[in-house]
Amino acid sequence: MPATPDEAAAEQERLRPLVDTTGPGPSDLRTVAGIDVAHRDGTDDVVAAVVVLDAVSLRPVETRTACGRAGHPYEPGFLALRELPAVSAALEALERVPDLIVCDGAGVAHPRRFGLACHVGLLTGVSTIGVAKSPPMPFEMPKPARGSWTPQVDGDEVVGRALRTQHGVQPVFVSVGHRIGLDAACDQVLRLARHRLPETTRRADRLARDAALRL
DNA sequence: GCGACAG
DNA sequence: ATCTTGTCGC
Repeated sequence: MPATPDEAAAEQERLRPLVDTTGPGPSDLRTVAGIDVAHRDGTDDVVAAVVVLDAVSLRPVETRTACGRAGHPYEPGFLALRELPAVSAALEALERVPDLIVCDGAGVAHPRRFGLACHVGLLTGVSTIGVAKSPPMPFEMPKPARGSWTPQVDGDEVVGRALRTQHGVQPVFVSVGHRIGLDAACDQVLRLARHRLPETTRRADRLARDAALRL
């Protein structure tokens, strides 16, 4: 287990070839999970929340939380260092493995093409998508219509999209985590988005937030 | 050298 | 991540 950015970078480089960034995603999509992490006031504690939704009704069918220690201050490119231990603990507590997981943060739109969503994908074997609220890199603004998007380019690679989930609202930044292609990933995000952010992340965010207050 | 940089 | 009122829109 990596404990420092240097070790984490080596881990990311080692695991990145194992990521599968193709395909239509789950063949039989019944449940979709959202993951988010909250931090407790002045402490070094992090609380991870997982909410599993019915893929059709978007009703919650199971929720879990787990806490952990952040260990290091946040450094760009190393979000997993702080959040992954609590996140994997929460995932392991699930009774049933979801068909798709939407992570709060980046997938392959990452300096070493291995953001948190990729990590969670390899750890679980489940299809994962990364949805970030702020741009991992410079981007061109998509047209205002819901569903419009622009590619996110890093060097000569397309690593994700700035995607409009609501008309005229600030786009979200979608990248592939594991076992799904970018087209299918954006379709899923749009399907889940009744507001700017997918229901999965909204629910997980709320749960992590009040778990952080009462724990 | 300085700023930028998922949360 | 987090500190925070009112305002606009569906």
